Amino acid sequence: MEISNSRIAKILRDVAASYIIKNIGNIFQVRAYENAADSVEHSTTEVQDLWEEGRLEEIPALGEKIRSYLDELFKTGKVSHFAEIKKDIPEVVFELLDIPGIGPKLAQKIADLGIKSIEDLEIQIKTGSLVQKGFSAKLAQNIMEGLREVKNRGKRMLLPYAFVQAEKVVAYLKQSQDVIDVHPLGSLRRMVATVGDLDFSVSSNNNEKVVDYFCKMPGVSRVLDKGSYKATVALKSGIQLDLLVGEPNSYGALLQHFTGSKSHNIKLRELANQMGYSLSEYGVKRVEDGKIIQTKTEDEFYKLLGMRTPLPEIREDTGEIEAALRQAQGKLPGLPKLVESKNIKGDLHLHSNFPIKSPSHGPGGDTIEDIVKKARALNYEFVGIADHSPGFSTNSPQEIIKWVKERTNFIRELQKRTKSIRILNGLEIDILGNGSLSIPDEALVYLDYCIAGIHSGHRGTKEIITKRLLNALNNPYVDIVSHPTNRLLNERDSSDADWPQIFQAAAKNNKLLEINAFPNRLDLRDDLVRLALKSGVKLVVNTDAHQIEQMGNMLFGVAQARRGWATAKDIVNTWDWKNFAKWFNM
DNA sequence: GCCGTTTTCGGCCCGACTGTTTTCAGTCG
Repeated sequence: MEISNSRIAKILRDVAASYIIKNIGNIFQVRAYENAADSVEHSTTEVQDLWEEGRLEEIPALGEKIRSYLDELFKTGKVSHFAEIKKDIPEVVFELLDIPGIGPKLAQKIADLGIKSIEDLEIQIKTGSLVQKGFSAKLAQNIMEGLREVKNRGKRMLLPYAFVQAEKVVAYLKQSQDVIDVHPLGSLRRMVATVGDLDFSVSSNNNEKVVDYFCKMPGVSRVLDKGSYKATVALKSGIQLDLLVGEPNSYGALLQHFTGSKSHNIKLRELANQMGYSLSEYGVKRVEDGKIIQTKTEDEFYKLLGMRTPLPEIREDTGEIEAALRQAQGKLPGLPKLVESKNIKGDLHLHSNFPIKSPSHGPGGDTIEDIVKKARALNYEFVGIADHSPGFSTNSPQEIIKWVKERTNFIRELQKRTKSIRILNGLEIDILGNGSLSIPDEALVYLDYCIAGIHSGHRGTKEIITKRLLNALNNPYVDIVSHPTNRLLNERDSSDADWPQIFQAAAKNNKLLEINAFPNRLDLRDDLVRLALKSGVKLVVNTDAHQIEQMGNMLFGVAQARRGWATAKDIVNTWDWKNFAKWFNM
């Protein structure tokens, strides 16, 4: 029985909470468990898999002690030390910890009242029973709001949706004459695939006015927190917004602080301590005299620490701080020169409404001509139409070949009339359950390129998924594997597969893996992009647009490439035509 | 409990907000 990373993290957090409740050990032992929990949660491979391979030491913040506890956990399903620590603490305490505003101490206090469940707690607040038992009305109210928040806590927003919501808030804030500058920060600025809350910084000399103005924004349903420099509000839509206001002279420190990530900031502050500095959103403080050196820009902030500014997308404490230090010292390897949207010269995964008999996954909504027109408007040098093909279940091999021929002729004719852009003839075909492709090889010879993807049986075992992908990567007609993990954000987890083996095969056979920019895919994921690059795999960023409007999603795919430390040379659709055509043997 | 180009001992990120604390504990980001 596999124990998930999030389950392991919860177990470790419960131990940390138990230490606090029972007042065992010191705060640093508690933090050690919390750090271990964070580290497990951020791990991009299953910790139990690493344990089976004897590689648990690769997870930071897991020392000798906790590793031995995990050893026991994976072998027996429980840890006697943890059971001992958690003894006499009611189970409801650990459930209550999931409610915002309730920490270990308060959870224990609630359990001490004899409350056995979250439902029970809710009833006791509503009936006034909690207040009768000695809780203040304000505290009861706070808990109630926390409970409501848990219930309303929707899924995380998809990045493009978060983008649009943030633009509205920025537009509102800019209307205030007290606002000098405003930026969306946090996970949105780091371009994480999904975003929880929306964070904003404002540069202003009139902080309290800005905070007031923010709290009065149309659509705000509740003000959750309000201070002189910050506020948190909930919108009627359920989205939570955080605002932090700073003075222009220290705005660089504010940007840095609120962009995160948390682990990046912690690593940075530890480093600063060693240099005799203390960091905060107000600037860089010299510990010896307590003087704060204000930083107007992020570059000034990072420069004081002796490093180049790492781009927001890679601020995850996965080596970027060390690289930024080396870069400033003229040592290698420095920071990567990340690929940019403007480097993109074409999109190879576009679905048209070209007539098709029983398409396997539904056609796109626009004509090939309109797609080509849109591609020209985006200043692309080439555009690849990659419709789904008819399959064997409803068509004979001869019918499929005939359809591919007709479509090929149509595209060739269109190219003759179109001089300003190269139109490539592709298809997106299925990798079937046995690893074979959904159309005959005799049809594939007509194509400029072939994208293969798994569109069924995503929940197969690791062995089966790996085998299907390897089969596709070993097929001479396949050029690209689309959306390799097949995750659907908020809906379906990534398929389980032996990624190192898959990346080795892709590199060896010169196959491309796709970074699919469709909002709920963003697949290949950022962490796997980085792993793939280390194996020498080349990538292609495609939008998988089914309507021409969706061709504008390219920047979100590029963002995932950037989060995976990709440079333009790693992404073939940034290459000039000569090199691009050479890769595809066109 | 973890960790190491000043350390295998002695440190461990920083600050805001809330409540009822008259100087601080708990919680959060």
